[in-house]
Amino acid sequence: MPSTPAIPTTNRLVAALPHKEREKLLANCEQIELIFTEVLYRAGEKIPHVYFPIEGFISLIRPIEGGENLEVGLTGNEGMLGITLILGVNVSPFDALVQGAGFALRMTTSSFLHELAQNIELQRELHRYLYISISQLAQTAACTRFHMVEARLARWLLMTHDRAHSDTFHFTQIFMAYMLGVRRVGITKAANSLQQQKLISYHRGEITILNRTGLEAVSCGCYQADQEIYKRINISEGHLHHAVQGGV
Amino acid sequence: MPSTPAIPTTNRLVAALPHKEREKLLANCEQIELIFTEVLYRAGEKIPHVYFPIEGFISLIRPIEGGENLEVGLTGNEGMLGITLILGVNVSPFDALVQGAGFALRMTTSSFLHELAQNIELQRELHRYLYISISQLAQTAACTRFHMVEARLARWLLMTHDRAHSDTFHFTQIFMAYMLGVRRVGITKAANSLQQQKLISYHRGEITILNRTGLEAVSCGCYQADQEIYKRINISEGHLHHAVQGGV
DNA sequence: TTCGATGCGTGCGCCACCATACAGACGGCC
DNA sequence: GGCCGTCTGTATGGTGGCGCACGCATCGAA
Repeated sequence: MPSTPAIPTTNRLVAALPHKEREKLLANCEQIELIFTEVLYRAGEKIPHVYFPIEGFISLIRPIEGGENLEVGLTGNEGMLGITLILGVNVSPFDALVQGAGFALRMTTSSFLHELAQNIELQRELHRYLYISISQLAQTAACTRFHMVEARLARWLLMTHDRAHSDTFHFTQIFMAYMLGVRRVGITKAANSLQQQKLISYHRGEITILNRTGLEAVSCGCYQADQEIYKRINISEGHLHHAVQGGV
Repeated sequence: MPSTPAIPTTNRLVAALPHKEREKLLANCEQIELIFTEVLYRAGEKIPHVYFPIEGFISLIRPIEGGENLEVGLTGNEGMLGITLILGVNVSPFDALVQGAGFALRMTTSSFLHELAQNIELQRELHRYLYISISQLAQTAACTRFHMVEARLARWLLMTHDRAHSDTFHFTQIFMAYMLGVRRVGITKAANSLQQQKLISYHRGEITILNRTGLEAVSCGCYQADQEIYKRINISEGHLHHAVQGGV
């Protein structure tokens, strides 16, 4: 039942660029390692680099008054960290925390902005990606409000699975509790339930996805909704093909 | 104690444009009425017009599986409805519901996009506004997860007050319950508490803000956090002044 | 004035989750 | 093997909010 996704060798946003644009972008990137638990951004502080993850993934976390934190997004090789820079504001709205080790392409903010201004294809890609991020953020907000811990955990595992490119990954319960904004005990119960349903197995932080389809069934439907956002904006009439940016 | 904000005569995004750009924009707008409870967008459907509210305000609502809905944003004369169009995707991620009657400048999507492509100043304004919207969306997500109904209600009343430009407005408890994603009874209790603290008064839907400062004190701090987002990106180093859009 | 519609308050049982605490299980390390 | 730190399971009491139901007050229309 478990599928073993291929380990990615590149970032999908970068890969989708036409050859020439891609080469120009890559010329300004360096490949760096993403180290588990590393903090790349702090909310309210400047963004020194942007990242295009190749392997590994990064949590976007919103800290609020009272010391509480909530994960509001997840960036893997389908996306880019620092996307809000395309809006011309060099302040991160989130903490960014490496949650799955790997590596990424990294670029300084200034060379990213310079490249962006010249590269219409890149603008178009990143606009779409930001749109998807916004939509998923709203979805997550509502899901977090209304759905049970078990369903939310299932969704989170699926999203993580998509970005981990492996059926096994390492998270302690206390870490997942932090991400979902619940107590550890809540995770214990939910994870236990998922294990008894043979959807996952875990042991001292080593989590294995046993049955993706089953997980999708117990997840709240917000996972499927996320998927549909992708599909929806790929229909030709949804995505406006004329350049809306760029001063003609 | 109650302050009576001046009734606005214009939209602030539009007003902030240089004279020439503003005139060009206005030439493509028509002024229309915003009717209470009118639905301007449906999530997942195309955006026919954009709106620059002058008076009145609009809720952005995310519907999710199971028939539940959550307000994730609020647009008044400080903003624009349809902002995600600047990302080149003509699909609304939210329902948009008129919550305070008034009027707005309206523009068709196509003439908006045409205008946007030619108007660098407008791009810059709207980028900043989208950045703020994203940041507030994340704030709302975390606030909704962690804070009590009374604090959230106080915050919501403050945000509404900012956009209503009046100390009195009309909302039934059941309506506010819908917005905050709680039962009506939860609003009854919270509103009662606020009334006993002499922060608001209400009677059959007529709500009056009696003590703004007091409301800010019982609100969760997320309101202040929202305000600081505005301040933060207005510092010169936070906002990148070179055009990051537009092919040089 | 009567009546229905609307808005508001309360009561009760229930449940998911919180806060805290403790104990067992496992693994790495010396 | 023995120790300790980490990870996981459980237990207990408490609470905020849910679901439902009922009753009352107010308002406007007939």
